[in-house]
Amino acid sequence: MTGPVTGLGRNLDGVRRGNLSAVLGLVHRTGAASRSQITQLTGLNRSTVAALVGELVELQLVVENNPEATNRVGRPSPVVTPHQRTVAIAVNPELDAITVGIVGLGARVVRRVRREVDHPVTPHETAALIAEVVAELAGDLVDRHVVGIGLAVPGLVRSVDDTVRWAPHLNWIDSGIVPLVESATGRAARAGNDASLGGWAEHLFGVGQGIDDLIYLNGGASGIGGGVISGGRALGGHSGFAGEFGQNRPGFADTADRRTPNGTLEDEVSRARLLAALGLSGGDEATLEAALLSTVSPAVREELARQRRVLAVALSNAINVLNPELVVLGGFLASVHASGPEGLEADVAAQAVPAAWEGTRICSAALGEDRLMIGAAELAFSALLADPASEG
Amino acid sequence: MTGPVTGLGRNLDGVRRGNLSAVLGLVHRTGAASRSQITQLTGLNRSTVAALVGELVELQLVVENNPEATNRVGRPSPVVTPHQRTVAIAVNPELDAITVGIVGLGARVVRRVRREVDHPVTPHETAALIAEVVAELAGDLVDRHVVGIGLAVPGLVRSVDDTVRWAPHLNWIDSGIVPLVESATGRAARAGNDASLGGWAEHLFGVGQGIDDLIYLNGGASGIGGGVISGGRALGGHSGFAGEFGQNRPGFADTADRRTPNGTLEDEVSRARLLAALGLSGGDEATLEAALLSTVSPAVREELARQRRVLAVALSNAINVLNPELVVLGGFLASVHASGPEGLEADVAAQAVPAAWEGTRICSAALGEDRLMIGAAELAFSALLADPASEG
DNA sequence: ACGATTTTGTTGCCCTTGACGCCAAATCAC
DNA sequence: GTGATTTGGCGTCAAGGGCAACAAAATCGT
Repeated sequence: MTGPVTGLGRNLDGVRRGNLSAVLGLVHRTGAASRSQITQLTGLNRSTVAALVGELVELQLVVENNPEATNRVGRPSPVVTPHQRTVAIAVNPELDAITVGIVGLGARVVRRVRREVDHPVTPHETAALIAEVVAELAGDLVDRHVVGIGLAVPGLVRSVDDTVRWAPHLNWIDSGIVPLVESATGRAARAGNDASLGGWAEHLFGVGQGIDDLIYLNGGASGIGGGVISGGRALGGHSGFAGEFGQNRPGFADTADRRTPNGTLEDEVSRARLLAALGLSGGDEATLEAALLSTVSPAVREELARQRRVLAVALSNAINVLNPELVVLGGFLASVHASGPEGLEADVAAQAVPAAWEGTRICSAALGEDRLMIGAAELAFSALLADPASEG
Repeated sequence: MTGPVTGLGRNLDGVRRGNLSAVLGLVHRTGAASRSQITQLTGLNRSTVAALVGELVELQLVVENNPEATNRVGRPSPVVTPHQRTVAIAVNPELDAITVGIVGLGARVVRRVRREVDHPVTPHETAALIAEVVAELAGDLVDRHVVGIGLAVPGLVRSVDDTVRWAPHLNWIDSGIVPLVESATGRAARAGNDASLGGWAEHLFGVGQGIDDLIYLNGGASGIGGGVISGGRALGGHSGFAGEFGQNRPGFADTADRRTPNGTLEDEVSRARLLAALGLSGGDEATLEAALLSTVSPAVREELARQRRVLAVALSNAINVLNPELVVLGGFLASVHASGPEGLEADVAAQAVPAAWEGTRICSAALGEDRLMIGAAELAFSALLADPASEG
């Protein structure tokens, strides 16, 4: 019935698939949309939308409810919301812990479990651990349809086969984590780069909603990762390794600002240097930010100023090349920005192509801890969203 | 008959439009394709392709010819080629001259006229000059259908309305060149950034054929411009200003390599510095390259080596972020690369993320002087290629 | 030289799908 | 309560691509 998706040619099946995908995607992204809204936003005919929504209801992917008190003239339009039944399992393996979550359509995080580990886990151990946690979550999965497992991996993930090419933090090299997870859990799995998925999540559900050209930079304990959204699509590059801003070598306006022989962004602008300046050994993001914003220590303030100056060059370079509408900063980079937004933005304004910078804003990420769960789930949902009729 | 192209929803008209566009685009990009090839590449049915080609023939956009001696079993498939009738006028205004060309579908450059100017021309003068040259070319345009005029402008062009936001070389600021050209010539016009269009041309017809992720850097007398192709689409960014690699500030492995306080790529890696080292005052690309590759002067070789080192950092940064399959270098940058490809590539290999660099090649641009004509024409053809039935 | 084989254009029919028009339903304003 | 407005529901329509059978044009084998 459904033809192959080969080639450039459009197909009548493709129209149906595309429309079903558009409607489900709309409901997924907005969380809830009335049928009349769907009609307007898709540009399709009312009767067509009715048929599409009807099919999605039959597929148990969405539900229709009567709205309460719209305060508007005219016959009320049923509100279409994602069906609670359909969920994805999101996984984020990290050095110190593995986080597993259950995420429904509409980016509703149902559950999140963090399992600490006391030693760096191998891919095999990771797969076993995931299977273990998923088994524990079985209670949350009864009467639910699990589309699959999405992994947000802190490393380079090859896009053709979701192989982890290099995850320095976990010490994984050329790891076929996906088949391991699939055989351990019996469920379909996908993997992607954590920062790219985080950027995608911010684009769909965070500060980047409705913004089709943005760059996302996340500052974590292990370095700086990033993702690029261009024209509403995630920029992966040839192999899916795009977005490695942390390995870039920005210029230095003042050579005295340079701290390392390499001069890579993540060596110069780092959480570790901030902690060292503060005299701390660790702590979560919120306490770090509080300490940074309330400090009176000249040394800390100078280190912050230095990191802002270096970050400004890196952002200017990115803005020149990508001309984003929005720069989203996550993790400690948000704190670095917050410590002196005017100074940072003035530096960017001075160094970026003026026209490219004009339309650009810099802001902090919004989704917090759910970001990677949502991003990873998005990966698991992607096949369903692209072709809602193919799966039950 | 043809519905609006609004929203996310696909439409039956859209199918026809899309298929017509796919077939015409295929013929345009390949220069000639048999009907059976079109059938295979589009994935459409033979009868559908026949109908589509038939419509394009009726629209006088393509012609069908019997192939000569295929030496293959089976009934020979008619070869579909672009109709000679349909052409675009390509314009490249520069500081010292304006180049106007006639380019047919399939990127066939029919004519190219270079009109020298002795002073920097204003937008008004440019429009008048274009109209003058186009009038002179009237002989080449009889019995031809001109889809419009495409301008490859050395400056930032806003994508929403093709306004020239900033063209430092021409000293144009916020210039509505498009309406000026339209009223001077009575033809529809479009404008775009020269380097971005050059990159697009290399992607479609040059060394980047079939490569969907590439970056293009062109070294000209006035600086370094660039374009990014990602996922087969030109990356424009929010306003269309993307690709300004020349304004980037790369890091310096050795601070002694730095020549300017700014440290922007195009100030550090420049044609002017090469000419100065050679003791020349000007000359075209070919003579510059010949001089550079045959020089025995240690000073020139050192300057080349320095520029290669700086360029390597800039390319590494771009490769980390964009993970291209191909880096295309044009203008004097191709010469800089050719002067020591191993050294440049070793530096990139040392500084880029290894996984991202692995699948990447660096090569010289292929299209030569026709590049900007083809790119500008592509802009004029774009509406026709997107919806072949809309225009005659 | 002539038929078999292979490949591909041609033709008529079918099915799917979205659009359109009319009617019914639900809410608000007066 | 009545009219205006908005929107869902249903039947009908038309357009477009898929499909299968047939025809045509080339090569290959004998």
